[in-house]
Amino acid sequence: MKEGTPRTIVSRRNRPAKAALSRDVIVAKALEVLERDGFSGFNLRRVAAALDTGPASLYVYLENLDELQALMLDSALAAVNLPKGQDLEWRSELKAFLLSYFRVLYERPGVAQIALSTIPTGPNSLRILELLLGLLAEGGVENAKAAWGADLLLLYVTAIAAEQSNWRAQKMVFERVKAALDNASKEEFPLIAAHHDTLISGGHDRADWALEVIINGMLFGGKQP
Amino acid sequence: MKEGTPRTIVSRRNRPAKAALSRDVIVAKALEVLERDGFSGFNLRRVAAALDTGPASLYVYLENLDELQALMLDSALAAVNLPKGQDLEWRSELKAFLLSYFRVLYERPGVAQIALSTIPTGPNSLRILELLLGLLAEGGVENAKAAWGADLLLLYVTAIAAEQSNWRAQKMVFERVKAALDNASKEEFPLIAAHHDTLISGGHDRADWALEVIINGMLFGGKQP
DNA sequence: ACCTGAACACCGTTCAAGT
DNA sequence: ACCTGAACACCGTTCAAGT
Repeated sequence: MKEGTPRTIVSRRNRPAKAALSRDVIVAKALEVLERDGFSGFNLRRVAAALDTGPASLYVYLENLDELQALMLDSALAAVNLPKGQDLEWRSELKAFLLSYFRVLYERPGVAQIALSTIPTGPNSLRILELLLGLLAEGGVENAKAAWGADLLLLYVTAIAAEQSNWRAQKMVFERVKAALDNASKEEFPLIAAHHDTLISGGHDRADWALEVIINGMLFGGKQP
Repeated sequence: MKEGTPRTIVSRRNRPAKAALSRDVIVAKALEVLERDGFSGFNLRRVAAALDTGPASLYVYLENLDELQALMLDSALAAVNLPKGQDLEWRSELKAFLLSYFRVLYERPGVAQIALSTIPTGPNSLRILELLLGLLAEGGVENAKAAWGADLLLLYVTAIAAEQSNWRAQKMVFERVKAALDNASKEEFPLIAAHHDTLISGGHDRADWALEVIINGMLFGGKQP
């Protein structure tokens, strides 16, 4: 949660309307702007405008736009449901954990796209990675492979969330892909034609299936069954 | 480098030096610029400059920058080694195929990053998808899951190629990640500390292992083994 | 038809000057 | 210390005018 500098209760009178700037205030407002305008409509100047100031003001608190996006991502990841205890078996906990991670990225337009171009190193990201390593170890994933496995799971969930939220956000993109598959020669690409509907289907089931695939694959340690 | 106004040696006769523009010429030159300047240094104006013209000229042949990037990606994918025949077993062919796909994206700085933000619908992309569906069918992957599986494989290979080529291209990024892991509290994140070296290791072995994991997982149809 | 100079509407970032 | 107007050095894209 982190509480920044405690509310300084400057209170009414003077002009309390203009909230004092701080990293936390900027990050929170930036996430609002991202949610409202989407990834393609997001930029520093709009964040500044939403804060009723000029873009130059933000550089007192931020190194650059990259740092802001990293802070936004970590802040958004606070919403991920962490595995609570030992109630469930490790496998169910792992899946629920990752699906929550998927949902957080998928449901907020733009956050998934930021995640794709930002390697997260904030406290919430570290907590997620640590818990993931623990669950894999509990599941008996070979020690040396647990690190690669955790990375594989996060990378894939991030990528599919970005792809699918992008399709939802930009219906034009989806229509173009669909049209390209429709127009593909059915003689030259018979399998694409046969799998047409499945290829462009998406949503929750697909992410769920993919997680099963990766988890099962890891349990065999990357060797042939 | 940039050489200001080019020495105007208009040379022999008319001025045949200035190669006639075309989509192919633009795409080829754009890939050169991408290779030379990297993804972050790539833009339309530099492509135009490399073609010795102004940016407006390109709009005779291109809808916009997105279309150029889609064409660049498909052009780069021509270098992927397609599975030749029935010499090898399907599994070896599948892995060699995907590793070639990985290498093409990984070895060209920037191409992998373009691939992440561009859904490929060009002829080379379609050919790759078609062949992939065929190999999975040959391997006995359940019909309805082959489409999702092909997409899963391509998505993951693309994502890991983009991540790793980005680390190589921007050592600063890598150093920052390494520093973040180093500085993480060893009491709060003991597993991250224990897996430190493996987490930041990369390269070929990692992609190879990940492919084994996904292929093995798919053979179980996403059900518990 | 193709090409292009010039302009438009933006960006992120810096800097000098204010408080 | 914080804030800000103004400017800088870019972008992608459009448009009118040329050939």
